[in-house]
Amino acid sequence: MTSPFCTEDEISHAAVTPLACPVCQLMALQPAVSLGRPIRLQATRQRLRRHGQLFQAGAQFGHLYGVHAGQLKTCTTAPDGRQQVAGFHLPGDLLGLDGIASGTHACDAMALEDSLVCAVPYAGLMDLLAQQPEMERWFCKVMSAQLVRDQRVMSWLGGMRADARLANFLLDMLRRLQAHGFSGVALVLRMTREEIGSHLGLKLETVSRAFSRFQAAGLLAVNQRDIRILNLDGLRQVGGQVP
Amino acid sequence: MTSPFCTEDEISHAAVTPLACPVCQLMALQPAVSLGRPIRLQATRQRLRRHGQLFQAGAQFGHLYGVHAGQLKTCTTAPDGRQQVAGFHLPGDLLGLDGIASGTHACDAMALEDSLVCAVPYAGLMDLLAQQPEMERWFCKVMSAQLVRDQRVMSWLGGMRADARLANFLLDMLRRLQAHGFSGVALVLRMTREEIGSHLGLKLETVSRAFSRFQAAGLLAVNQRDIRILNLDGLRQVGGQVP
DNA sequence: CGCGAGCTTGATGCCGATCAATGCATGTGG
DNA sequence: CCACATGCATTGATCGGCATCAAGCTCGCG
Repeated sequence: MTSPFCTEDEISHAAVTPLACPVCQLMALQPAVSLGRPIRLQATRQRLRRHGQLFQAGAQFGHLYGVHAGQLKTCTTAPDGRQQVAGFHLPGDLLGLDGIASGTHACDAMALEDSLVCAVPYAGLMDLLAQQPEMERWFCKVMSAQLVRDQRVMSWLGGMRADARLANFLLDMLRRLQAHGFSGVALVLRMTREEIGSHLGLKLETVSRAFSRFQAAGLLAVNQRDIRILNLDGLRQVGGQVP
Repeated sequence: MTSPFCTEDEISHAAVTPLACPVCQLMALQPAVSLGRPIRLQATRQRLRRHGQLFQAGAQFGHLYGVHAGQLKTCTTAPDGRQQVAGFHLPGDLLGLDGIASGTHACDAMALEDSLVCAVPYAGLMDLLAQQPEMERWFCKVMSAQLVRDQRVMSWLGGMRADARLANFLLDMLRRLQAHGFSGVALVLRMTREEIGSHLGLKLETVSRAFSRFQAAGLLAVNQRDIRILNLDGLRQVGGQVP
């Protein structure tokens, strides 16, 4: 069931579900489907320490990365040097898709905590997709899902105030974590207030104040990076507030 | 050279370059590459009047659309009903990619002016891609390029003030139009101030004031929707301003 | 012509940025 | 073990940019 390339040792994590990594899923499915001339994906797993860099903007693109365990962030760098967190990536996410367009990575990827990723060569993946219509469809869906996710974030940035942005961010994280077997009422943020703020177009002080307001309103119990949801409907209501 | 499905009549447009529509490019390339068993794409062209709707959020996804002539916008609708312009689409752009993920369109698409689009069935396209590695790579690049574009817009919304957002928006439009043979120093906006504002996370009054400031600074000559660039470097400078 | 959609400009207020100080947890070396 | 440094979070005071409300203005069109 599990792939020989991605074992679950080395990194201890609260709940690493089997095949959380999309690369592993891909490779597990592969022998079952490829009946003609099987292509072996030369995937390798890679260990990352906290703050370790997976790839860098401008570097040559050659691999996609599946998050097996841990969490990462991707950061875009504007021409003037300002950095911004483009997204956070949980187990099961596929990283590096933005490098396909130009052949060089368009953002930096850095681990928020000790993490385990699976690297799959893009050329080999393309060859495999060409042979496997099922996987071709799967891959296009993954890219499309990323587009939809980005549109959601754009709607936060474009039309919501601080509290609503943070509420939606938390609800989004909850949903994604829950999809991988984590609790639906508690979460441990692996990123700083500053990183959250950078992602949401806010300053860290504003994020902190929003957390305090949520706690005062009885929506959350906040203890540093440990968050417990006390009033989910209330949080949803804040997330849907119009100016 | 040109495809039988997408002729250039019906819509008169300043400069419709041959094969501006990606669907047409696709179909023109097809016979040259597909030597084994050719798959014929059942593409159809579709005429859209100003404010005509191409597809609607929630509607079943089945086709991708290449913009042959004219301009369109896509709008996301938040759960609370607020609408936001997700993007503007020029000749040569491919629309509907966000529907692949879930099988239903994630946004509305509406024509800003009389337009001509080419609809290609997604299932047929997938079949074709499976046979044509070149086209598979091309399609993945198109999706990735859209991801990179969205990341750029996110960086505008998250980290820039009104003037910088508008400057970057104009520079982006110029670049895209120039890539299709239009002038690099003048452009005619097909969208209202309100639509620009919605896309940039600003109110229409703020967009209007920014235009006025640009004109006062000698960067632009603004006449309603006719924009002429007077100082490109100055505009770039505004686009890179830090708070 | 008169209507209306879209654009411009002004006055005012609020939200979030900014500057600044403090608190709190972790880690490190004496 | 303590003293100290460091990174991160919280809270307060103040300021500025953009939203908001409101009033004309322009232009296209029936």
